[in-house]
Amino acid sequence: METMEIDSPTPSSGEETKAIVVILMGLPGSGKSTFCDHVMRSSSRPWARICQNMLLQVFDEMSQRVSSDLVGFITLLRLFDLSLTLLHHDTINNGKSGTKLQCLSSATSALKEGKSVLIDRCNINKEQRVDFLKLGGTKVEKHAVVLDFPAKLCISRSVKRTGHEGNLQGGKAAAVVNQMVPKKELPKLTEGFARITFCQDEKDVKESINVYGLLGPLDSLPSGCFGNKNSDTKTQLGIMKFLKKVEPSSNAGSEPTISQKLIPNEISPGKDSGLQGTKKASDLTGVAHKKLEEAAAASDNIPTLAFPSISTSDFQFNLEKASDIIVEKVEEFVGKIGKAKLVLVDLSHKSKILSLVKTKAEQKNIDSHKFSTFVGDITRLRSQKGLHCNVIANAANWRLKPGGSELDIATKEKADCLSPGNALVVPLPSSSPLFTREGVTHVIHVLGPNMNPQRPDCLKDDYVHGSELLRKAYTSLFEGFSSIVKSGTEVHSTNDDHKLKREAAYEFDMNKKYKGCEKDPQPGLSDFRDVRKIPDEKVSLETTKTWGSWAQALYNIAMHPENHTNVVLETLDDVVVMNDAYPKAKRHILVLARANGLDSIADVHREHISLLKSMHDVGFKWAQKFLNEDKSLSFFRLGYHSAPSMRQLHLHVISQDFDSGHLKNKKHWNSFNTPFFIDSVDVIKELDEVGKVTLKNDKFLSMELRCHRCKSVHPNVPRLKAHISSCQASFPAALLQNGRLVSSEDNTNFCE
DNA sequence: GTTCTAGAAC
DNA sequence: GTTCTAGAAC
Repeated sequence: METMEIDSPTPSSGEETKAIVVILMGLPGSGKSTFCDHVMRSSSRPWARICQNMLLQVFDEMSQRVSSDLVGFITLLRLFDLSLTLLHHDTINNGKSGTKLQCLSSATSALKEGKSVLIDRCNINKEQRVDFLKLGGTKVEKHAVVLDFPAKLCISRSVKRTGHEGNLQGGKAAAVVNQMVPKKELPKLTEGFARITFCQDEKDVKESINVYGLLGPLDSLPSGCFGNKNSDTKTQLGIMKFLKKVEPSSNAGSEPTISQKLIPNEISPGKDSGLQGTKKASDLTGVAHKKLEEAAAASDNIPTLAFPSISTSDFQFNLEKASDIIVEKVEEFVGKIGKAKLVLVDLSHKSKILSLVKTKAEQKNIDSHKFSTFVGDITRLRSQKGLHCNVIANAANWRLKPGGSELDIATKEKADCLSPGNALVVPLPSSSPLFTREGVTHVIHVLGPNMNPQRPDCLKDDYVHGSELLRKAYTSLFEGFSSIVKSGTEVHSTNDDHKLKREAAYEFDMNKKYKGCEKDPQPGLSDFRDVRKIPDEKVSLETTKTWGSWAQALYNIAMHPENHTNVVLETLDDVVVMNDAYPKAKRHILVLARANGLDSIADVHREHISLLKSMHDVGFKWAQKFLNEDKSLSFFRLGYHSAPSMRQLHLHVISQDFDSGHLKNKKHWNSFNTPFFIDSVDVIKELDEVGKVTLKNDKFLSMELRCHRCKSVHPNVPRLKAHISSCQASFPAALLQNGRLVSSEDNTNFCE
């Protein structure tokens, strides 16, 4: 162990030394112990590793919530059992294990001896970390190192380390990890950390080991957040893909990500400056702090959306009417977006729409801190006017000015298929000037209605329809912004993986299909969806076929059930019942609507409630019939796919065994076991209350594979299927409510 | 070598 | 929606 410099405080006066407490955070199997080992092995600084083994952590946690129910008790026993099998791993010779209290006391002693401390326990949420943040008082810096790997990976690692004795243990390791996943809560500077390092791949971990391993007894590290954080399991797949594609060069030069500065209280000076060698690190501390302060002062950390008035220029929407709608929608949304702000932007001081909106907003007493009007070029608000807006809206009928070309590259594919009233959120690549120069992290493309006879799809003077579409456009826009705000202004990787960007783009679209001002589609055209394409220069109409020829089968059956007696089970006036050609469970049937023009749930409105109720009743009746015939089926669900592959509105009635050779991939599973599947009862309720159905994004289709009963995560479809064949856990509470799950005892949820 | 995924074609 | 298949993962 190194001796202290002469001018340094003596080790016994622990509070005066530069000791730090590094709180590791990660699921079992994320590599916390390995991290500690490496740091301690290479460090000249005295370290103590405080390790609380899994067993006691689990008990600690369980004892914090007095769980009297049987399930809790059984889980406890299971975890206890597993913990014994993991014990050998997480307790090493010089690690100190015990209860959380013992950990705290060991850590306190170590600090008094002048040692820095590594807290090697999962520390998965704020509650678990809070006591460790008090260690050594305010003079001891607390750091967090987050080993943020997907649950799937941690499970497979845990399985391996316990694994040689067979699958059983692996399964239990999965149970423990799964138990923790929902509780995961990433650390924030506001909890009291001086520095947080997020690691998402081995390279990040290695860099972080170097940083701490090379930290001499008197060195300190810059404060702030380092590395990218992945807030949510939903992006894990994308991250995993991304990690595989990272070029060594692109990682070596990770740039400061401006978007990180947008996270309130979490200002990052960027990875590089944070991961310098030790000697430089201490020199840099002062500079880094200064930069941080500057950044904090310069950037208003409140998420802000700058948006132009939609449809009022080239599309000639009446300004009075438009301003009413803007104010109405702004008023509706200011209450829904927390601290975030909305700014209506126009180029000229003479802008009529700006003054109209301004006056009306004042009349309505809309909080001027949350909504304002602003004159400027929306693509240069920060560089020219010092107004920092992290999200800007692009009314999709006009081009973002020169410099917008880079935007086109990133967003073209998606923005091309916007229909009026809808919006598309596109995260910007970090290479984009809008990102680097203006600090814009997302662009939301939005298309409004056209009232200009010189432009395609003119609504003429139909302001009933026009106003409806303009309201919808603002709703889509603000909902898109709201989702960005809620996602915590996610930090996007600096990697220019367009596929990743494409996956990240999502559409705010309550009704994908646009039925324009033209007369109803001719029968021959009814096979096609009307999708307007917006080329770079001008708006033009282009009819794009989106239902492939293979997607017509249900439509044909609904129209002519008499020609398909081999699959049709029942034909009624308004519905046809048929066997699914590729059943994903022992029993899987479809109830088709016979109405022409109802392609999917997106086309359904309040007037279709009675049809949907009768579809539900017919489906329910068949489910009961199947349950009576075969008690082992136990449960059914009735619901719709948010974005079905096959045309013609159809209700799935499916037994919950999912025991079928046709269930082959992630999409199959997730289309029935994520919010992509909307229960029939919820559809009817929402239609009744709101008049439309909120569709779920198809990102759910690529989410990790979770058991529909116990919610455990599984690495691939075969493993998932093996698990569900024996999982007897009760269904999640939400499914047991409101008649979502139909069982043989249940004969009460007919729709009246 | 085998298993599994995911994208293209239909 | 499925099938086919390259190539990644194991």
